[in-house]
Amino acid sequence: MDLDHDASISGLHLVLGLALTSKTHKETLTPSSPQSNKVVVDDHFDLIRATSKKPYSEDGPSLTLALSGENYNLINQVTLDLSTQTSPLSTVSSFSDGGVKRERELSSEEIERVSSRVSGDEDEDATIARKKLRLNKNQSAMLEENFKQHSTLNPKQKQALAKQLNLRPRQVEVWFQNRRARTKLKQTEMDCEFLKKCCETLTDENMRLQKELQELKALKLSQPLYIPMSATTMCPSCERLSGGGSSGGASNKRTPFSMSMAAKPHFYNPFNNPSAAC
DNA sequence: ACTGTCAAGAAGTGTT
DNA sequence: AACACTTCTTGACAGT
Repeated sequence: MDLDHDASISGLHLVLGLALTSKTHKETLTPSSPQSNKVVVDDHFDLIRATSKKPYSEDGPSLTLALSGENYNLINQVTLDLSTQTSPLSTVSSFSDGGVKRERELSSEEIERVSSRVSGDEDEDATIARKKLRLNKNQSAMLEENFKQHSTLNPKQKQALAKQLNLRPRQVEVWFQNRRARTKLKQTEMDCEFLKKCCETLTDENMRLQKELQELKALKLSQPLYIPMSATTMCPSCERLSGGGSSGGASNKRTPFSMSMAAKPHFYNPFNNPSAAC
């Protein structure tokens, strides 16, 4: 279902297309009439907001234009001259925020998306790209400061902060959500690095112990210990009898338990030993 | 100047 | 409501 809105508000000629069910994002633009080939949108964000999905349009199709940009800190004027399709990037939007000037250009795709709403033709069920607001330095700094104090906000704090920063409470909420996620991600990355180092240390330790074992085996072959043939010892770990009748070869299973206990290994646990690599 | 790539971050959606 | 996951926008940068 497509809706076309023609509006004329105190001299401003607004021609707004609202496609509710268009399927494709990229739609070719064909101005419906020569009289309506110019679109002047005040507060472009509100336009996008009004045409996008939840949470901005809970009650179905609605289109509200706030000429003063009441809910946003940005007052935008986007002029789309639909008769000059040769220069899609020529659209300029100017932002003002208490002296902090910001600029951005609309991509050709964005223009097409908006324009497709204007033309009102083509497919249905398209979801208009959300317009992403870039927080200015002041807002970011303020949010960061608040995050340091408490990483979560109660509704009152959220409202107050939103009002203070001229943002919607939802934006503040999302910012804190993303900020918490980034903190967690950073922590996870640090943990990962830590575990990597531990793994490396353990690998090295393992190699060292293997080498040591080989050396001890070689030593044992050259200088066999005297073990009385009558003595049988139960190995606590492999539960094998050693010493009784078996000749001491190079096999691990035949290694006399007394020997392995004689060469007392020193186990290294990187989790308990912060002095090494970790 | 243009284009492709990438990281950061804003926002949407579904789950707990 | 918070979170995890995802999508999408944006700006910076490198290569041409």
